[in-house]
Amino acid sequence: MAATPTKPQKATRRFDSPQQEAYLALWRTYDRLRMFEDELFARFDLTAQQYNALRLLRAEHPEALPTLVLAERLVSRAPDITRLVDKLEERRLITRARPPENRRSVLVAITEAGVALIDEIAGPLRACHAKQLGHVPATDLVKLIALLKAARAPHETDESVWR
Amino acid sequence: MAATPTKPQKATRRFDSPQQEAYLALWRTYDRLRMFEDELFARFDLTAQQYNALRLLRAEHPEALPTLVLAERLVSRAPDITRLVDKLEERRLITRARPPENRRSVLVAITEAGVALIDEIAGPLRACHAKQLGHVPATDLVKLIALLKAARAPHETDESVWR
DNA sequence: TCCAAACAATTGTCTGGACAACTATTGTCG
DNA sequence: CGACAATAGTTGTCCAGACAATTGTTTGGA
Repeated sequence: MAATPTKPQKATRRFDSPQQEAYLALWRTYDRLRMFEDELFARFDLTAQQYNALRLLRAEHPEALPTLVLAERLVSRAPDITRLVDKLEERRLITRARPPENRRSVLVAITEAGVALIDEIAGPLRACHAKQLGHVPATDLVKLIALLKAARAPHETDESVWR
Repeated sequence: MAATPTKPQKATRRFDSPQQEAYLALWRTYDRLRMFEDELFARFDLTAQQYNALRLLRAEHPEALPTLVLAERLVSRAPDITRLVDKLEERRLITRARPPENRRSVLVAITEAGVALIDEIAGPLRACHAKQLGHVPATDLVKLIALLKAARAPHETDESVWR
């Protein structure tokens, strides 16, 4: 179909739909804020995803989690969970064990060194979050959190897992 | 410092701060919604970032953009803009040219084949956005977009560039 | 005019993310 | 009890993202 010749398209509508605009805004905002976290974690030789794994294991400490349970609790999908765990194990931040009663699974637990690292990061991380979002009023943060939750809700397979 | 022994920490507070909660919600939501786009673009052998480059070039069509100008308009930072452009050029979706009057820069423009591909994707992409965010009421989308903009505002170097 | 600084992009290299194929272990059903 | 399916991770391989170092080009002085 040809464009109406008498009335040229309004020069480059920026977005095709409100949904596209929202998604791009989400992506852009994530990308901008991520810079701060990436820089922080890099100082500790970690990726954000690695930190998150440690954080989840810390919450279980001193208990352990099966590898794939850990994987599905991570913020971002992790098909390479094995190698993520490999790296943390090499650095002795976590341990792996095959329980004799079910040798299929591998239980992962955070070590004392891992806990110590998390604790060391806690302060700088709070500072980082303040730089990221400290300018947003608390009430707006609450609204944002709620809107984001509603946005992803239909795409969470099990609402109880990632909260 | 030891924890108060008489009153153990409330078993695992999930987030250290509202800012952390908001950031993780942002990350999680981005990750969930991204799946849909990734799957769509993969059907056309594109990444989301490549599509975005094409989309921006389409908006300039038939004009061209210097490589680094394109790079900074992309949603996500692209230190590897050269190779991104390489791949699109190989597929004849864009062209590159060194203008004789300033041989430092490289001007990138979308080809007719590129425009055709974008147009082919338009329909399925709208469907994808509907799957992603179709369940969110329009008024909430507007609020979400505004909150996200406010969240990243201090971290945009030049507000006019990414809109 | 010639050299240094600034600019624009490219290249080398390493690491992480994604997907599929594979191995090992356990459960189950004829 | 023996084969097959299901479960839980691991490995191979490829590609994208990140960062630093480098090349080629232009400009602005000394």
